[in-house]
Amino acid sequence: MTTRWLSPAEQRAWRAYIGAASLLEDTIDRQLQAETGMPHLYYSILAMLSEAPDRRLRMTDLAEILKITRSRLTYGVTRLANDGLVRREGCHSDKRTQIAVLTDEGMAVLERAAPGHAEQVMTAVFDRLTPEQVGQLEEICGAITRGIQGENPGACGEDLPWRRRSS
Amino acid sequence: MTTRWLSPAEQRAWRAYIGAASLLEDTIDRQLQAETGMPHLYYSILAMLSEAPDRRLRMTDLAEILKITRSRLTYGVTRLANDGLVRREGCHSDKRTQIAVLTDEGMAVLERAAPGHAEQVMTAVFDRLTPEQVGQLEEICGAITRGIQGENPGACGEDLPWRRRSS
DNA sequence: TCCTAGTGGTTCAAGTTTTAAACAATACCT
DNA sequence: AGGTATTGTTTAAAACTTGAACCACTAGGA
Repeated sequence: MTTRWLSPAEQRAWRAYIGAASLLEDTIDRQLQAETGMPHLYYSILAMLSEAPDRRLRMTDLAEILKITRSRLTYGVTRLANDGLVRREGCHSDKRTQIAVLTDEGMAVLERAAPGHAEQVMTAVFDRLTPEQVGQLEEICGAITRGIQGENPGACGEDLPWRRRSS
Repeated sequence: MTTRWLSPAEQRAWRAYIGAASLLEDTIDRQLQAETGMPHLYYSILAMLSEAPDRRLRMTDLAEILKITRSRLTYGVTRLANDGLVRREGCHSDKRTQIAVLTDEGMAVLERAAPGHAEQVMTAVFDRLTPEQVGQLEEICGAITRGIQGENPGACGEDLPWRRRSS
């Protein structure tokens, strides 16, 4: 197959995307860092836990949801555990598994940070988009996710894969 | 002002975006790392230089384009210079400034990597999008960029800020 | 039962990157 | 001249990531 290049329109879209994504990640990260002392990834760990039933999740599942290696997750959870925002628990049915549980303090931190985070997302993103564009964005990002993951579910958010191998 | 929360639709869009962005960054980074031995940021440095007039750019301008600190850029350029992909040059008119110049080897590396990168972007993103969506994506990302930068130009790509303080 | 393969998680060492603060060398302005 | 702002680099510390090695346990036969 000869090289497939981006069309001019695609080129423009890609550049716009790269610029926006980099700026956005930077902005969000900075704000979260200032407000909670932790980077976006760690905030996401807390957020995912907060939405899981009983605020708990297997390490492996959590890693899969966040699309990061288990090693990386262990590192992050260790830090969060040191800060008292997360607690580890064993599992009766399978003694290998560890379960990360969001502590009350972790939940408190999350709730304290949420308004600022939401405000940030609003001003950075949604204040500038029409309702149609919001829909389009979801659609487009969904397509990209499916494209990369090759049709397998369990992305970050939405149809969360609770009830997978859990007992 | 009471807290402004995301509407359900915005919530969905935001989640979809976060997931896609993280996956995409990961994919691109991994592919570039495998193919060129350098992360996306460094590839971007080369790419920006390659499009600049005479393939050269002031450190400060480059940093601004890429939205990174000068310190971070210095680090990156040093690495690229050690690999022979970039060369530093002084400036006659202002002896403080350093100019990063893309070497022929750097250009060669870039050109060698470009096809694989393009292919990756195509399969990961554009193969899944309709022409309308491509336009929408550009539009949306442009709006986000403007939202964050508060109407100031000079984003990453497109209307590049050559001719700023140079000379 | 015992053996083997596979899973779940952590640890370890190494390397990379990031940050922030401090510097040195100019340039600019009055 | 003298004070101030810019440019870029350096520095040391910290944070993060990776990959391989590793332990403990589970599962699935023979």
